Amino acid sequence: MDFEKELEIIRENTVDIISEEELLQKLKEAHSQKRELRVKYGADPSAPDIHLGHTVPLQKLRQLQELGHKVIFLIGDFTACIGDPSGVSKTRPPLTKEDVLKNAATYERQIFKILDKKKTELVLNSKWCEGMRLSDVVKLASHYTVARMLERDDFSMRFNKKEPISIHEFLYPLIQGYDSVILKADIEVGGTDQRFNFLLARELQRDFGQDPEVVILLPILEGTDGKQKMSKSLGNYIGIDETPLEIYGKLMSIPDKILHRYYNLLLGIPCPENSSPHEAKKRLAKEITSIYYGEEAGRKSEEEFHKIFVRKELPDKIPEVAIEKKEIWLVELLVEAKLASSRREARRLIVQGGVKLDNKVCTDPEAEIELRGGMILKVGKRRFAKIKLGGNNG
RNA sequence: GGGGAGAUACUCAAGCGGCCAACGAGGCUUGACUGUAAAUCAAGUGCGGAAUGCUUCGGAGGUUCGAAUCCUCCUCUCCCCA
Repeated sequence: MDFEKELEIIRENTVDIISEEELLQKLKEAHSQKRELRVKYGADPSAPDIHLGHTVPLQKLRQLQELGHKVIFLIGDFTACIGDPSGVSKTRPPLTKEDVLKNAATYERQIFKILDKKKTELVLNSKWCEGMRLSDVVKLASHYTVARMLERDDFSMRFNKKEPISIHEFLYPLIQGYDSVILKADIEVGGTDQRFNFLLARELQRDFGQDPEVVILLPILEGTDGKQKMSKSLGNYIGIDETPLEIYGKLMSIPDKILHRYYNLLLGIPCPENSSPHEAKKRLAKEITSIYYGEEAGRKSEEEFHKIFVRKELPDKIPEVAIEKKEIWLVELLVEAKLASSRREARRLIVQGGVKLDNKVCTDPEAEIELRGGMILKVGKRRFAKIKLGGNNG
């Protein structure tokens, strides 16, 4: 294998590699010693839904696996058990052991849609973190200074804005770095927001007498709002575990501006220049849906989407709702069908013209409805329910 | 340890005794329009079969005919000094 060529492949889509010389060196070394490089990737177990933003680094990992290297998929369960990691100032309820294990299983199911199971090792950092003594922690903390900690962007920003930073938050980058030491990572892959943490890991490894890991930084994908990074807490994410139609639909809803980003980062190809944004978006949505659910599902989702939103017809599957009464107040019906969370909201939807019964708009909030089995209730553009008379749901 | 500032709905942020279910912005929902769950524009955004109704402005008490607004204590945060 030509090392330059290997480097070329690894370089695709990256923002930065620290450093290419070191990487080249490692590739050569690994080859001559006939060993695989250990590629670390850290995941936060408190949000177990893998979304398209994660798939950018995951695809890079897959590539590295194809080049013969081994991925160490680290689940930061220890850090999550303590609570709030960096970022938002809200204290998140710490996860229990069971939550962590459940989330880890969820991860496992999802990541192997992309990664090669045979070349992946799943590890939890509680394994070595839990047994650390206070003296170990103090020693670890002595490797770094407050001033250097405050170099980190989000720390300095919060500090300047006079927002609280707890002492334990300073420990997270240290623990992350220590993970690299324990795992003897050769390479670490992550988004550009991890730059600081990764650099710290390199320093720690040096202090512990190891070769520092090579850092591969990848771009951060914007969410469906087209502005902020894709994340679960911002609600602008597309999970790879969501239904095909949902993935397809959410992709259709991204702003035109970021189409090229999605093409480059998710499909690895440039956005077609000569087709209309609509056509380009359709292709993007279909191809990405196909990656996770197969071509058949991609095609079906496209059809379904156009059926519902362009031709405004009914979807294939509509959830059934059993209603006891024969005659019912419309407001109550919406609440019963779980299409509105309160009667007040139901009333609002009706008045605003967002409620259709058998394709007829109902604007009278006082209306009493005589129910028939199979009636179709529609709220907004994409929430449907089919009425079933009497009995239990099912 | 001393002194000062602050905590308001999903988020940011006004209000500082009645006109406050609480300005405004973002988000979200709905509608119009559209190639789209895009952009733009408009409306809505605590609960209640609706009543001068009920529950809300960090928590607990108190003053008052009346409190998000005043007082006391508590919890948490930020700043300055040591």
